[in-house]
Amino acid sequence: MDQPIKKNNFHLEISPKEFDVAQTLDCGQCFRFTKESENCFSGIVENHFLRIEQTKTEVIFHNTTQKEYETIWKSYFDLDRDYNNIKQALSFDPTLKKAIDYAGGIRILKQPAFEALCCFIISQNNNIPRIKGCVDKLCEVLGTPIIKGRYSFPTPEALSKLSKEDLKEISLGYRDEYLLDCAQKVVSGELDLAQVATAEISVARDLLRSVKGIGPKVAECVLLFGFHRLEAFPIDTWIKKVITKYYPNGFPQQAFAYQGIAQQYLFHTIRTHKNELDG
DNA sequence: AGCCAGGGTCTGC
DNA sequence: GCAGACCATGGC
Repeated sequence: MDQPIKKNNFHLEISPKEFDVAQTLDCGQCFRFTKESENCFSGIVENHFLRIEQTKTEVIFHNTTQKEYETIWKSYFDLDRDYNNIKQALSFDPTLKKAIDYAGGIRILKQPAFEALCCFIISQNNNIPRIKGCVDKLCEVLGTPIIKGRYSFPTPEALSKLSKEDLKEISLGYRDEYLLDCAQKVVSGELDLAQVATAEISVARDLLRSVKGIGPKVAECVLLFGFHRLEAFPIDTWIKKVITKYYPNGFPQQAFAYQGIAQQYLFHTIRTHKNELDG
């Protein structure tokens, strides 16, 4: 491992209302970032390490050039999209408005597709702290070291070569065979991620669900967080509760194009602040 | 200690 | 098409 070259920090002037780093990285859409302190997180994306810090007026990308910000992080954090318009459009609904007031700093990340695919296979019937633990271990055992103690996410090839017994040390439970099926189908080309990326969404859904262990919910998460399909709408146990309580007649159609973002605002709000949506 | 977690598969009607 | 058993593991 080469000694990393010390660079300047890149400062982005932005309010936490528009981009809340803690909410974005700790809302269950991504399992690759660690909270270092109240306003500082660090993590790996592809083969890049990032330490990111928030103040009242700016977000600081540590040891990052402007060019790296422009080519890597701007896209990853979806910072070239105008969320104000989207939030305004979603505010017609009183429950959504409350979720936006509470969690409106969340941005939907553009995560690497294969990573999102694997992470959300692991996520099924599992809780977020343990998912993180499993993903960490997976990277440590099979990934490539990026900086001290931090590893890239394994390639499909690396994963596909394992046996169920090899995966035992990761403690995935019954999900180990699902992960292997996924990696093997990606390597063989039976599941073509480039095709998922461009296919019409119902086709993309069916392609993903050809993997054992990917059902309706996981497919929606992969589409939303790994392929940035903002109309994907994952329904987990928390969102089920939200729908039962606040949307007994169904989720409003007006939200359709951005219902994935709406879903994430609701998910984070109900999970971390149970009564916030009550009126 | 026991319920629950960003669920899915398989079986039996 | 749909309900119910079952699936590993560990957080809380």
